Amino acid sequence: MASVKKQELEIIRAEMLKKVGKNIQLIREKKGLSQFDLTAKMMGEFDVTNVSRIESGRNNPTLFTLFRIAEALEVSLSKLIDYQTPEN
Amino acid sequence: MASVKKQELEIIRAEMLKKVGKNIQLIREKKGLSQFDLTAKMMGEFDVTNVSRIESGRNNPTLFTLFRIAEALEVSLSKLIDYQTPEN
DNA sequence: AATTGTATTGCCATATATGACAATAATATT
DNA sequence: AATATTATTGTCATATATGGCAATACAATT
Repeated sequence: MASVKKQELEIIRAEMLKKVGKNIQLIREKKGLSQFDLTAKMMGEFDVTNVSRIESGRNNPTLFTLFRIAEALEVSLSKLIDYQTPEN
Repeated sequence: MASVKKQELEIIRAEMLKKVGKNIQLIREKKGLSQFDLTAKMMGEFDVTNVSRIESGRNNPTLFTLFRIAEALEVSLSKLIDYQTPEN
C-alpha cells in the first residue's frame, strides 16, 4: 500500500474528498439548509466559504470540522462521511 | 449551537479527538499491528509519530489521513470514527 | 539489569485548513 | 430584466497537521 505512486495517491485523495463533499452537500440540501444556515448551526465559528470548498472537494477537512458539520446537520459522523472504496 | 463558549468548545473537541483516537488504537491493536506496522500499510508516507499523536487525541487528523488509516486497518471509514455525542 | 521492541515527546520545516473579507458567478423570484 | 439569495473563487493571515528526526520513556523478555 505504501507503494502507491504519488500521482496516483493524489487522484485517490481527490476522488474521496469529492465524494464525501457531495455527500455532505446532499444531506445539507435534504435538510433545506443553505451553506450559510449550516455555518449558523455549527458550534463555534465557521466560515461559509469553507463549506463550499469542502463540499466541492477542494479542502481536506479535519475530524473536528466534520464532527461539527455532522452535529449541525443532525446526522452521525459515520453517516456524514459514509464512504466505501470502490471495488476494482 | 454557534453560541457555544470557546472554552467549552475546546473541551468538546478534546473529548471527541480522544475518543476517536482510542477507537483507532483499539482497532489497530485488535489487528495485532504496531503503530509502525500501521504506517507501513498506509498509502503514501505517514510518520509513525503522528499515529501516536492521533491515537492520544493530540492531533486533529484530516479526512484523508483517516481514510488512509481506515484502509490500512481494513475497516470502513465509518467504523473507524464511529462516534456518538454522549446524551445529556 | 540488559536488551529489544514499542510508544511518547520535543523540535523544526513545510503544507494546508480555516478565518476573514471582497469580488464574481449562479440561481431563484418577482 | 432587475433584484435578492446563494454559491464560488481569490487573496492574505494564522493556526495546526504532517514529515522528519532525535531523545526519552515504557514494556516485555531474557
